[in-house]
Amino acid sequence: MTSRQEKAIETKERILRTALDLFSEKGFDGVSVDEIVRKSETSKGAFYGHFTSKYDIFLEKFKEIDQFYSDFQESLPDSLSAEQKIRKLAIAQMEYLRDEMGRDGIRSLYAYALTPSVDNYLSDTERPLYAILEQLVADGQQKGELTSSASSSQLALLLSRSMRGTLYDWAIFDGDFNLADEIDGWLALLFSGIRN
Amino acid sequence: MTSRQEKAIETKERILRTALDLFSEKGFDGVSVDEIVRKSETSKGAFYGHFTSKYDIFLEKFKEIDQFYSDFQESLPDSLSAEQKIRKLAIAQMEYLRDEMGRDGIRSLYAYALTPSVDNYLSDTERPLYAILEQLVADGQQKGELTSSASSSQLALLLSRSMRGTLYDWAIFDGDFNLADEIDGWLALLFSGIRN
DNA sequence: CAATTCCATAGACCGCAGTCTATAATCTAT
DNA sequence: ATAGATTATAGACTGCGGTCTATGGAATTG
Repeated sequence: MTSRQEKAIETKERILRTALDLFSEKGFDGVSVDEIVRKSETSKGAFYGHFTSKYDIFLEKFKEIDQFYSDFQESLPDSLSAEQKIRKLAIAQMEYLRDEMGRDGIRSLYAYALTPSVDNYLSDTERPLYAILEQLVADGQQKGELTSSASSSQLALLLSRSMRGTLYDWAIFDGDFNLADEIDGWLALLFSGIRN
Repeated sequence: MTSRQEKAIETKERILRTALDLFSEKGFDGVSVDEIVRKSETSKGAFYGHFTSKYDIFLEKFKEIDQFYSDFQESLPDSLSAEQKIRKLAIAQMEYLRDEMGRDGIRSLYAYALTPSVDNYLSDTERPLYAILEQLVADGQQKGELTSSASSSQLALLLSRSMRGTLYDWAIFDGDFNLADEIDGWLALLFSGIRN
């Protein structure tokens, strides 16, 4: 590690810290890259040398949620049914996102994911969330609790899409919208079906 | 109607036509407002005098889909069950959007809907789509075909969110993704439930 | 230690969506 | 018919995310 490399890392970290501070203070859209480099006493050159975009820096924080998923999954008692586990996970996820990211954060992330030709985080099926959901589903199918009319990966995708759909709606609907209640009501219907 | 008003309307229509032509030629993101005003021989002033944003002009086209929904609903034979009607509507919608708007169009619309403080089309529960879905659901509940554990408006929201979720995923997933198959598979599971 | 290469950074610059101001053409009132 | 009000439009301007180029100091080489 040469002194130049050390300095570069320090620069990168200063930019990251400054940016995240500003984001949580003024929201993602309320902060410009110019402001970040001014406050961190660096430059556009430094910024784009270390990060590929303003959103990229935002993702850094977002990836913390993967740790949350893993921790949460491990905390689930074995005694619960697959359905209970899935519903608890979904509710915990919603509460986490609401509290840690806020509506603005979700809005920004979901808008960014729509940028063409971007390796986006949401559609990455390698995310821990997918693996966890698929595991829970597979266990449930194994025990005969869940339908086998679709594969575990299909059902995991269905569940993750349910979560995305709910979060997307949360972002676009202005009125009252309780994320946790919403996903719980959704899953209740999804598990039992809406046919009579 | 004074001659000034007539000219203004003509300007508005020239801008609209030029913009939609360019959008369908190069995609929404591939066209700048400067290009639209250059090609329509108008100006930024004229553009923003008639439309509130570049996206606004895009919505004009999008609202055609509401006519499609109404026409489609009327074409549904009474003999079908509520479930069959809903599934047919969903499939027709997906095919329409795929063919008429394309992935880029959906992507742009869904990104725009995430813009803060914008009266957005997607979250407008006055849209014909909601009314149609709610009617279909209410009929189904009346006839005992659908669950009554949720209100018709809740179920209509559930269905519309299912469609949004599927379209959103279509926009963010690059790989093969057959919209019509996807929504059909989704609804099959949603109707019967995923619990065993 | 001197010469050369390398590369992190500074900041000018670009194209974009959207705003602001000035103006000329038209409309209204007398 | 003329003076004054109105308004659709032209286009300069702003702030944004992101790119490009130049440079100075550190790393490497002999």
